[in-house]
Amino acid sequence: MPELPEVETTRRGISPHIEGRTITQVIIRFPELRWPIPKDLPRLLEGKIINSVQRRAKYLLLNVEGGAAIIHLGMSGNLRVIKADHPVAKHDHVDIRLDDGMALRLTDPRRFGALLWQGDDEQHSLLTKLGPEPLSDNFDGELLFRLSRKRQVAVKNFIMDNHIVVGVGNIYANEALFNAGIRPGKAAGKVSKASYELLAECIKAVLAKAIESGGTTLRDFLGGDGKPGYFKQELKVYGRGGEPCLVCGTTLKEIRLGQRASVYCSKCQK
DNA sequence: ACTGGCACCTGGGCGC
DNA sequence: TGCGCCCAGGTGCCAG
Repeated sequence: MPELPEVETTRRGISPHIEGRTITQVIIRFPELRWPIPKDLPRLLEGKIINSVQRRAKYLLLNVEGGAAIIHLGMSGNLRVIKADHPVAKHDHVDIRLDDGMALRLTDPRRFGALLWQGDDEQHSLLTKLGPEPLSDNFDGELLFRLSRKRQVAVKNFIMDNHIVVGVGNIYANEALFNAGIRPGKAAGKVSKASYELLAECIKAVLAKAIESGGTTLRDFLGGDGKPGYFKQELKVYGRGGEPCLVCGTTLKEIRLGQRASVYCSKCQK
């Protein structure tokens, strides 16, 4: 599913088609996502204009008068703008119909995603404890260094922790650590300041490049325009365990950290 | 406070 | 062809 670049690609794909449009009807076919979709969501959205589509971490916010619909795509979700009468397939859980005959359709086979609501005067608890955006100036190597002191957790798990920095998922954590020359299993507290400064730059660079490429399509990711992402061909280590390192030829190692596949080159990463 | 592990769920790919 | 098993882009929550 989507990591930050795929969510941002989705946001860019759908926003030109839905911003400024009025929501005419919200159809909820299956409300049991990771959390139940609030029963009053249709009432809160219908008749409202979508003023803007924002992204915070991997959450998309559809801003309307009075609040915002919060959408998370989980591991397998996607959002597409389609004609309102487009045939409904399995796992097409929600349609947000618009006043031009189109609809924003939420599809999510594994149902790890979410559709929630927050009013103008509140912030949903899911959004309150998030770290900085990785592509903002609030995120840098100094922050990683400071927050990691005395931490024993593997540096890969550390940078995937939303309390530290948001939006770094398994693909890009592997890639950024390779580019920075840091082994994923190294204790976060033992990584030097200089290495963290390089790592922060590598995280920013790989995410920005992936956004430029329209995200990474492994199996089923499609952007809001229905096109796959092209970053997969740029991946240097993710999914390549047992294959040769593209830099030095050493066979890439694959281990599990926090139950997630972690691939690295024992020669290029220390 | 920190850590590791489990949970949620479907589907694809593999070996037998 | 079918079955069982393992794996997958996330992340909140729990016990120790």
